[in-house]
Amino acid sequence: MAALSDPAEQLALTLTQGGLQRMTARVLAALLFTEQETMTAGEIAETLSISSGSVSTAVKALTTVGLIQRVPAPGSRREHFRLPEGAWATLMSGQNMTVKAMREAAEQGIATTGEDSTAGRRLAEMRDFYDYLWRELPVLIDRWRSQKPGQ
Amino acid sequence: MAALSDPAEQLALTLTQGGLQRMTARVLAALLFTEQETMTAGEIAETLSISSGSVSTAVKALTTVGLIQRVPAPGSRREHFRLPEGAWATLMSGQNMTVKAMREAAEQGIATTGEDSTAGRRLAEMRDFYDYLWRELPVLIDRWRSQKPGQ
DNA sequence: GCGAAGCTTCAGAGATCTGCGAAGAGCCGA
DNA sequence: TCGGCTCTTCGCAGATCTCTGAAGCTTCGC
Repeated sequence: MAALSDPAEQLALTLTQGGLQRMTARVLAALLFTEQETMTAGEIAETLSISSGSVSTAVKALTTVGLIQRVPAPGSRREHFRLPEGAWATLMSGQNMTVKAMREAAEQGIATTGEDSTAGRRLAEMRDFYDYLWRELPVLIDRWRSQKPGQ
Repeated sequence: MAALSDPAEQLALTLTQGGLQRMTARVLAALLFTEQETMTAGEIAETLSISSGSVSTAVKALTTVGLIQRVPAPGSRREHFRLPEGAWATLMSGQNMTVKAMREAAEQGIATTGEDSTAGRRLAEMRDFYDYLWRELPVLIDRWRSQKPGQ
């Protein structure tokens, strides 16, 4: 299989800045740019010139966050992978966990300082903001999901 | 100045998971949890038991993303810092740059593959999603900003 | 049941990053 | 103009992370 094109590596780099590990990002990019429906672990390893161990690790990470799916491979022992529909929305939902953590960290702080101190008011603003996001982001994503099929 | 409380360090840790460097996160946490209106670089260094060099670096990073402000210090030569109002909304706006980068990475890919290939369709979904976010996130943040004073 | 193909796990070498401390620059009052 | 107080920059040592290659495990066909 051919090496990855330049735009693919570029996209992998961007994904890295978005928080993904380097190899994880490259595997994702490979699956985005392939003209096949699915890829096997071996194909990914060859495309990116990386060890099968690295592929295994990356695939594991991507699977747990729902960015790729294992596809049952009839007639072959190898595992096939592909990006599921709506993978990006899934990724975004996952990042919502970070928002929740921020909200709770602020809450914790308030529990210590009290809400009527200087620090307490500062923390309250933080909590309110992330609380807002925590409520509104899922709405935003749902709206995307529901308007997509209608296009 | 007293060492940082446990919840503060906890919050710093959460911020780290959100993408900030360790020292940067700790400095931010210190400014969140202090009962003073502002802190000087020296106070921050002492509170966190870190070198003034580290403070300088962290402060620089936080300032460029708009998470803290330099405050003119009348009667003192030292620099004072504080969290501005709406810092969190600012931070979120900055993360929107990542969204834009994702959108553009996808666009680039499509330019290479063409929109009518298997990969092209996959990339188009990605582009559409991040395009949606790119349009909607600012709206979300503006809504927060405008409803805040009304509370 | 056996052999082979492929996946996973793990230890270690190499690369990368981080924070410190010291040296240097800027600024203010005297 | 000079002296001192801060802030900033930078090289380096220590710590951390990453990817590989090899060994072990599972699964499947024969």
